[in-house]
Amino acid sequence: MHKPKQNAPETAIEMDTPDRILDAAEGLFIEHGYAATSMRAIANGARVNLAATNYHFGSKKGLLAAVLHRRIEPINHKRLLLLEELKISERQLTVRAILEVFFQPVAEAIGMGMSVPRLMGRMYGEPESLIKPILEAEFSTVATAFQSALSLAMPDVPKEQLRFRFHLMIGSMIHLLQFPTPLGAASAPENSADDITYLVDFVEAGLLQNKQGNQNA
Amino acid sequence: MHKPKQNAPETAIEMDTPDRILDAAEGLFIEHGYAATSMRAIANGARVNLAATNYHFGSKKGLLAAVLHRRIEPINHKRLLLLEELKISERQLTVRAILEVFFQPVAEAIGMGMSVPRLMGRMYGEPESLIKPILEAEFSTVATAFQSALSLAMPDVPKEQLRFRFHLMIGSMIHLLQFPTPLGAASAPENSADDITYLVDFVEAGLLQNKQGNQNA
DNA sequence: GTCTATATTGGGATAGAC
DNA sequence: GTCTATCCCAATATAGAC
Repeated sequence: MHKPKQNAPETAIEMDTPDRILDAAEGLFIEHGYAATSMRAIANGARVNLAATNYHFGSKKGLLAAVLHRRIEPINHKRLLLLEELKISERQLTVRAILEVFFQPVAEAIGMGMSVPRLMGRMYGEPESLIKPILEAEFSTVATAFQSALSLAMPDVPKEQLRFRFHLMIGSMIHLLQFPTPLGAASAPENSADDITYLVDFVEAGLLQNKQGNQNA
Repeated sequence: MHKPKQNAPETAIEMDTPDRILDAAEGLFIEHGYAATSMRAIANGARVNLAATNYHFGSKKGLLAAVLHRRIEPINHKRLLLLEELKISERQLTVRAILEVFFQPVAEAIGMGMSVPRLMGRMYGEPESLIKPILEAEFSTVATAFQSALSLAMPDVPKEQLRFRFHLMIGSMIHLLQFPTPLGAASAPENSADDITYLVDFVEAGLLQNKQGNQNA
């Protein structure tokens, strides 16, 4: 890479204008949401002129898509890589192993103090009309690949039911990313990598669960 | 003096102005989120004058709080009632029984075609600064009561760990309410009461799960 | 309690100089 | 590519007639 990637908006070293805009937009979108964030506030935070935001990204929606893509794409790319590695390895294709592959890039991002987890958590709360096309484009490949892999590891669970449980799994993850600390809890408002381990424990049990009501979906 | 008839989400009969405003606001908040919904659109949808919205609810935030309280309070009231009934009954205080009590009012609301599930799903995605005070006020009693009950049913799980799993459970529920159908799935964009049963199956397994990594939180 | 009209502020986007 | 200045529109909220 020819230029250092910056994840903290507060960093003082010089960046080019588009990156500064992306960082500022990201921070404000996380904090206030999309609709409540003005292009003026973004330009302000990036210390660029208001017109520069439209010059570089065309529109507010274009800026949002760029913000999301910059963060999500590397994570999903890594997920697919790790899944391929797992498949061609000698390791058994267990649910646990697949889940660890799925969540490992997220845990890594949290460990590095990156903002992508909170960004994803926040964005899932935006109105569907705005965000669903973007998320679908970003995640459809990954969702398909991991549901197929899980289906191999859980051949007895109907595909529809598996898709449903996968959906609930994503919900646990998103909620944890958006609210790192439970309501009324004491600790720091940050995700820890340990939390991801507990999350994997939780969703593994949920995925593997075998109640009588579940064989038809 | 016939007033024009009103198409309301929950009721077809004539309603007074505040209720019409609440219904219109609710629908628009669900669809577009809080910030993206204007008081003008609400007044329009309720077929009342713009000034009436501020006359009856003071401000946009006041209107939001009223919208949420109207829907959440009856559900949480019923949850606490059912939990008390369960405790004084002869039935065993199992995790399953507690979860069924917790989710039963939600399933009922879904079965009646009410909009509260989608409203709750949407609202959890709003910026914390806006929504967290409201949600904390609405849910703290219920969260405490059910975590205590669950703790009795799962005495071996540390309280902190239980709180964490409860948090993940809420995440699954909220995500399901917000996105009734998984990404890429075919069926109708509606929650079904059956979905709640599958949700209970999923979170019951997640709560009861007993991995080695979980005894310290 | 309901209306019209408006005060006031801020939004996204762009034109055009440099 | 970056600025200033501005267009045009929409927002929340309120004043004051009825």
